[in-house]
Amino acid sequence: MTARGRYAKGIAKREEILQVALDVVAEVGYRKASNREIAERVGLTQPGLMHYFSSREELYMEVLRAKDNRDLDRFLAPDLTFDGWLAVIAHNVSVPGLVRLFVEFSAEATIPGHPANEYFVEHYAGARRLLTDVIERAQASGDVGPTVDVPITVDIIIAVSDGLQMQWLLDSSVDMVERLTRLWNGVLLASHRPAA
Amino acid sequence: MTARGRYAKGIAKREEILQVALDVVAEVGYRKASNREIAERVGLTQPGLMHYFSSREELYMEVLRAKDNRDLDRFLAPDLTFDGWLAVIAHNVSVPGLVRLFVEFSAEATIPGHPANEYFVEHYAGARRLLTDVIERAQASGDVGPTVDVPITVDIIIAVSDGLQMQWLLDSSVDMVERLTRLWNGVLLASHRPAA
DNA sequence: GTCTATAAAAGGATAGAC
DNA sequence: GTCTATCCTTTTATAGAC
Repeated sequence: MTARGRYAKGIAKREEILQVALDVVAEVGYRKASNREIAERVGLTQPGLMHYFSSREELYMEVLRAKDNRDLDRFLAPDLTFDGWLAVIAHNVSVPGLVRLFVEFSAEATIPGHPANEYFVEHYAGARRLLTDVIERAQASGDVGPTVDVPITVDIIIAVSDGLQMQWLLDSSVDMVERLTRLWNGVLLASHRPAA
Repeated sequence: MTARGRYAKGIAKREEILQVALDVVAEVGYRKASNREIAERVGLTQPGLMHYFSSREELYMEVLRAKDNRDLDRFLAPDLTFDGWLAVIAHNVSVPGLVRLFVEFSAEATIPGHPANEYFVEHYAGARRLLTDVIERAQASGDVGPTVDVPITVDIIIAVSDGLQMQWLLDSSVDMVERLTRLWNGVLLASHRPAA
């Protein structure tokens, strides 16, 4: 069926665009990444690219949504523990374009009214829910004590994860997984040694 | 003396520009802040503005350098403890434009070759030195135990501080100082209860 | 120190043909 | 689904007058 053929081709092209957009971001950064450059690399003109995405921001949100889903499926759903979270961070080291995109795009999108503002608000809400589950399960199993303040701990873990990405982008020798592991060990430690 | 008058006027105008640039960033974000908008608000044309700063990035680096120096003088130099660091964070809540500028500008500047890349590398190096001093002094006074890994702890505190700014920009109800205090309490706790 | 004028480039988006 | 053509906007930066 040509209909199916066309459809499949469209899907494939879409995927190709998302991948190439990421390559460009890795090379020149999100701010300097232009639709024209991406279009040319996938053998399209800039208006040809716009056929797939209604706006620049829509394109990059799509890239990040795809990452969210992949990470959820590969690392988080099968193992709802802190190790799953660490696995995402460990994997991020192999996809610098995604890290760069997230850091730059999320920063600019903090301004109210930005096209991607809602996406990031929801992304963080999802991350909070996920880590809340992780800690509550760790409490249920006894690894983490009942005195640990879950929402606060969740915010701290997310903040460290984000902040380390910044440090890692500036200096790739920063070991994000190691530092996050230390933080988690601190949480575990506090659990078994109630404050005076 | 007209020479002194002119000079003083130039200095004052410079200061005014830095302040107005900050206002614009607070309103529309760093990415959307344009030299033209800033120029008009201070009663200059855009080329008139360029007389003071050789480039967009230079202007914003100047804004951040001024903040660095002010924070150092007001909060950090007089009290080289973690409370000084907390005082900076507490103060940041009253200058959202500066927080937004830092988060957006630093994110885009992580790309090698960016005009502000070196500035941020040095900024982070300075922050590390400062917090290293803070912790080592706390160790000397006995507040923090000798088993705490200083460089790692420093990186974690910086990461949390950065990450919380991100969360706070998206939702101003996030209490950065409270969460940082909890983190610090965890460090203190670990100090007095050696791992098994 | 500030302006006018202008460059020069790049950006995203749209209309309409094929 | 993709292109051509084009628009309109915006941006930073420079040259040279006053």
